[in-house]
Order: sequence, then C-alpha cells, then structure tokens
Amino acid sequence: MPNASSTPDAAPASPRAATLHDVARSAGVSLITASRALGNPDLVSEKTIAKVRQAVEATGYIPNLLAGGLKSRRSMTVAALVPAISVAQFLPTVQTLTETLAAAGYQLILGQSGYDHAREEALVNTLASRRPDGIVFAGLVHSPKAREQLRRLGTPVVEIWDLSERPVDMMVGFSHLKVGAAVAGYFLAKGWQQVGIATGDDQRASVRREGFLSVIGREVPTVVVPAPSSLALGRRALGELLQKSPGVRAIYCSSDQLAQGVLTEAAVRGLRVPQDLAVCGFGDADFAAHMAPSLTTVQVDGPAIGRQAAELLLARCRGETPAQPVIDVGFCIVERESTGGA
Amino acid sequence: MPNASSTPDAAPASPRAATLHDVARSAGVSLITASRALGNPDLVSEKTIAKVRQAVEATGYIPNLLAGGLKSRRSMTVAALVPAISVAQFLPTVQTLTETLAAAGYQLILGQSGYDHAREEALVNTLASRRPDGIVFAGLVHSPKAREQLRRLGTPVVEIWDLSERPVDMMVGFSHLKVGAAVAGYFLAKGWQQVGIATGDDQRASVRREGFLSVIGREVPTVVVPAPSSLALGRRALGELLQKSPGVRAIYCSSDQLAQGVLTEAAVRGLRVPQDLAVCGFGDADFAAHMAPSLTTVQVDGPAIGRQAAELLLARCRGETPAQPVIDVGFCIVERESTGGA
DNA sequence: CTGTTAGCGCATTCAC
DNA sequence: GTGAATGCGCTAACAG
Repeated sequence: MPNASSTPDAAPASPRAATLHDVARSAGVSLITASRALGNPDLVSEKTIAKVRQAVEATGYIPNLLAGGLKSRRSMTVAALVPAISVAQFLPTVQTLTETLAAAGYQLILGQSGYDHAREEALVNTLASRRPDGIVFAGLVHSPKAREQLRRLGTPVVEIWDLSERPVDMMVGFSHLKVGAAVAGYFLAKGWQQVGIATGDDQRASVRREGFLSVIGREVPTVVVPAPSSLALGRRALGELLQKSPGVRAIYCSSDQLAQGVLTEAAVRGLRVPQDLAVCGFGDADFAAHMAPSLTTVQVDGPAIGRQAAELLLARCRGETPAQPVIDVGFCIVERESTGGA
Repeated sequence: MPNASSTPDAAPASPRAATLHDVARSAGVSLITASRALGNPDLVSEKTIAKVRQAVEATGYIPNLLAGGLKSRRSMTVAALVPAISVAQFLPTVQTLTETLAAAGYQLILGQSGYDHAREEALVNTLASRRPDGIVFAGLVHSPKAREQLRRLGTPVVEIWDLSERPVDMMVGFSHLKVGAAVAGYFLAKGWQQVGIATGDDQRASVRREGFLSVIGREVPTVVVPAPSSLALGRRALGELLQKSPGVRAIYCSSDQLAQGVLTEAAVRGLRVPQDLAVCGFGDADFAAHMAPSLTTVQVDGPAIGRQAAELLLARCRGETPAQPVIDVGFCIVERESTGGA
C-alpha cells in the first residue's frame, strides 16, 4: 500500500484558482487580448496566441464560464427535463442530445419532472435561474402558467416525444394517437378481434390507448399499471387481462418492458406466441429484436429526436430561425415473431 | 385548430428579464434588502419581506444564480460523469443523486466520459469551467494528470461504483475484485468446476473477472463482448462459449443484460437452467427477479451509492469534514432459480 | 491587431 | 433592521 487511503498524494491545493488576469500578466499582454486569444483567435496574431497558450499552461488556468456568461448572456448550457432519468425510453434521446450539444460546447443540466404537472411551474423557475440557452422538455408542457413563463423567458424551448397544435416554441416528436391507431389497424388486418391493452398510467400512453380504441371502435379490456413500467408489471398485467378476458387473442403494451413481462408470463402459462397470443410493444428497446420470440413493436427514432432537438436549439442560439419549428419524426411498426412476423 | 402551429398565443416576450434591481425599486427598498429578503429572510422584517415578495410577483423576477454564484463562489451545481447515459447500471444511482441534490437546491450537470481514459483530462477541464461545487465520477479517475487537476481545483470529488487505495478525495463503492471472488466461491461451493465467463470489455468488469480467476485458480473460458453489453451480445456470447467449452456448467456474466441473453439463448438451444447450465449475472436489474427462470445475480445498492455520494458532497459544501471519506457499500449474491435457488 | 473603459447581476464586506 | 460601496471574472463596446 503505497499510500494511506485517507491521505492523497502531494496536493499543493490552490490558494485561489488562476484567473484570466493572471494569464494576461504572465503572458505580458492585456486582459482582453488574453480573452480573445482563447475565445476569438482570429482577432489575435499567432505569436500572441502562442504566448497566451503558454501562460495558460504555466498558470493552470481554467476559464470561468459563469463569469463569461454573465457578460455575454450565453451560459453555454441547455436544460433538459425528463420525467425520470430511469425511464429507459428517453435514454437514447438524452444520450444523443448530450453528445450533439457537447460537440458544440454546450453542457446539459438535467432535471427530473416526475409525472406531476403541478410541479412544472416550480421546475421551470428552478431551471430558468440557471439561465440556460435552451430548454428541452420531454413531453408537452401542460401547466398554462409554466407555458406562459417559458414564453416570457425568451429562451428557445423544444418539446420532444410528442406533438400538439400548440407548441410553446419548437417541437420534435410524433403522434401518439396515430401510434395507437396504427397498432389497432395492424391487429384488425391480422383478423384479431379479441384484443386487450396493458398500459402504464402516463399521459402519452393514455393517448396511444385512445388512438387504439378509436380504430377498434369500442372499449377493450385494459389493465393499467403504475409508471415506470417493468417486466414484473407486465407479468402481472397478463394475469389480470386473462381474468378479465380469457379469450384475449392479441395484446398491445405501452412499452417493450411491459411486453417482455407479458411474453414471460405467457411462456410460464404455456401459451404459445403468436399462435395462442400475439403481443405488440412500444419503443423498440434494444432487447426487442433479440428475445425469443422476438417482439413486434412500434419503433421510434429516439436518437434522431435528440439530434434534431439539439440542432433546433443550436440554430436558434446562432440567431437563425428554423424553417420547420415542428418536426414529426414519425414511427413504424416492426413486425417480428410475437405477431407472426419473421 | 384554435391556433396555427407556428404562431404561439400571445407572447409579450421580455425585452430584458427583471433583475433584483427592478424588484428592489418596485418594492421601494434597497438592492441588498431585496437580496436578503429572498436569501436570508431572518435578517429582514416581516413587512419588508412581504413587500419584496409582492414585487417579485409583479416583476416576474427569476434569480440569476450565475451572477449570485460569481460573488458567493457557490454555483449550486454538481457535475456528474458517467461513461454513457444509456448504461442502465448507473441509472438508479444517478436518479437518487439528482433527487438528493435537488432537495438541497443543487442541480446536476451531466457529462459523458465514454470508456476512454485519455479523454478524462479534457472532460475535467470542461466541467471545471462551470465551477461546480462538487464532482461525481462514475468509476475511478485513472489519468494521473486528471487526478492532479482535480486536486488543484479544491472541489470536493466523489468517485463512485468502485474502491481503491488512492482516492482522489472521497469514495463510495465496493470491491469488484471481491465480487468476482464471491461468485467464483459460490460456483465452487455448488460443485461446478466447468465454469465460464461472459464479460463486457470495460475496466470494472475486467477486475471482477480477475477476482473470479483468483479463486478458481486457473484460466477459464471467457468471451469478451464490447460495451455496452446487451441481450443480443449475451446470446452471441453463449454461442461462442459453447464452442470453446461445450461442457460448460456455470457461467458468470458481467451484467444482467448479458445474463438475460445467455438465458434466452439457452432456452432456444433447449438447455435446461439450472439443470444443464447455471447462470449468474451482475447488478440485480429490475427484471432479474421476475424472469423465468429468475436470475441469480450480484446485488449492489445503486440508490444508496447515489444518496451517500450526495451526502458526502453536501457535507463538504457545508464546510464539514466527513469522518468516513471512503465508504464501502458492499454487495451480496441473490440466489434465484438460474442457479437452483428458490 | 491591441488596449481602455464599462459593466453583466448579485452578495459580501462594512457602515448606520 | 437597513443601506452604500465594492468587486466576483469575464467580455462587449468602442477606441487607438
């Protein structure tokens, strides 16, 4: 053991972090020249830049973006609000969002909104106090007061993973109503009349259910489970659905996690998929294509949503006005073994 | 359609956001009194507070934490670095971390480190430029230069999900070496000699493998798959493992996702679990307990890691010196059906 | 190409 | 209890 665990090796510890002032002095130039050498190199001679670079090394200078942002009014941050970080659904989107923004020098501030509309207002305030250059909202902003606040801020806002007639500002998503309708149409085309639904109790899942019902044309046996949905809840849901409707032939699940649970429970009960029971999920999670049987599901391009949301924001930050402030990324049904596909 | 999609309803749009100055004027008090009424109400009379509160409402004032932090040297942010947001492993930890910090008024800034040690340095710089009040690092900081930089910053740092003899500052984690050893011991106790490993190619998984080997006392057939691991990779891994070692009796997987794939592939091949093949995962993901057969796995208390990391940081921010800067949260093997458990 | 001057919005000294 | 001055670290205007 080369070192006691509580005593880190030599740590000179900064009495005070170096400022741009220190760099300028060390380089023998003025403060603003140092600033430009780092931020606007085009305006400074090669030689000066080299001197400043050296001074940065020597002093161990790390810029203070808080101070810079105060004057320039650009914090170089974007705030993102998701219902909960552990909702797997949004992960690829958040990942791509983070990467695309990072490539442009922007950092993500993460907030959890819960599924509680009442908290939206407080959250908007909390985030706004960081003066982000953009705000990404997973889902629609429902609270009228929050919507009003967001507009007053003048900060670019992108609502994602949904569409509506009244965006706060910009939008990248798809129609959940159409998703439900499409799945119902797909079931009917297969000739399955005895259909059922296993759904999480969140807003968007409910809209998908509505779309489903609108095509079926009547109520259908439904089991609602609390968010976040999971394999365990899917197993329970199938059990309850079979009680309500023993002859159910095809089930639409509001997430692939639920669908995975339904398939698991079906296997345990000796139901053959798709001969006895067909199942369709939502989200095309990474496991969907590789389960046995593989899972038919609604595929949404999560990374594309993240990338396009980032690009809309970045365009706005550059002062541009995007031609298309509302983008429908669409969706498609990927047919696999759980509904008799390849 | 009550409103064209590109024309949001009435938006007065702020010419400039209200500042504390505006609030003070509107309330008929001085700037500093307004500041205190909001931040240190104890120092101000009830009546004044009421006036200021009203002025805040009237002006729509939202504090600018960037400006406040510049002077007070507290940004009220914590930076968190994870290899990738989509690594399910860290999600419960990040979630709890976010919540615990939010409850104390701190916001999380999220960064992705990738699995690339070379990038650590650049990342530390990027983060440090936001002047966070604390930094959470998923995994150990390996690059010596990054370690040195972190120390110089003087910012509290917590390395999580691992333990070592030489923390940069504080630590909350467990021994991956011991995890591997424990699983190997468990397999041997069951009498399984023909063992194999399916592992992701990340640092911590490799250490667990080392621990496993140290107890087994010899090399064992191993399949390494690229991170991030998934069900699909688990299926492939079992195929390859069966080629290398047709008689393999028990497999240790570096994640539950991989294990799920191994179980799927085993079912497809008609292998009975646990009679023909036993499987142990790592992480106790939410699905592990509910699969059929249920998955034996190594359970780690992810939320506890997040909570304790947050508390260490918050204590430091209050100026306290935690008695225990290195916390071992331990782990345990949860025996389920995939190894013959209940 | 470089420098001087003035703040960004707030909180920390001090005074009263 | 309240207030006036001062500056956190940096950058946007203008000048030279």
